[in-house]
Amino acid sequence: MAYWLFKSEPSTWSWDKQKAKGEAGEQWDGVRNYQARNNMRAMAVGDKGFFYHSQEGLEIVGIVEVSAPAHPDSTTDDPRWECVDIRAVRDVPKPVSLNDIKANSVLAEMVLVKNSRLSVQPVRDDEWAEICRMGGLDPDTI
DNA sequence: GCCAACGTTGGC
DNA sequence: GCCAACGTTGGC
Repeated sequence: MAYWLFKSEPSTWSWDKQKAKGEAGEQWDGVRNYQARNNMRAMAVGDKGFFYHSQEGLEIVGIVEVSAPAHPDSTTDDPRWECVDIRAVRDVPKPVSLNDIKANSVLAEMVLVKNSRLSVQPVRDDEWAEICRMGGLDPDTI
């Protein structure tokens, strides 16, 4: 299984809104960046991801799961843009802030630190486990 | 609100 | 194919 990070401004699409979609989930639409799209194309159903609040909050607040593979983005007629569906799995008990991430040497190579503008990012296994622990979750039970 | 970093566009 | 100009993102 692969791990990812989804970034969203809470004023546009918040963790609360994502959770309100429940098991059905929602398409991660609006991505107009090739790298981010390619990351979504590489996803498999069941892959897990972090849900990060940019602009406000600046912290990882939730765990999501890919519920549908990449498909055309219904918010545009442009065939270049695709997206996956994701659903909320659980809250992160202790949200992990960008400051916490930057302060942890294990996470120094994270895309979130190296290329903060990429909205859909891959997360390495060791990074995933470290952030789960920081957030009060056991990586083996997620 | 500012500005650095990055991606995209378009003229040549 | 290069690169300047421009637009957008996101941390501060």
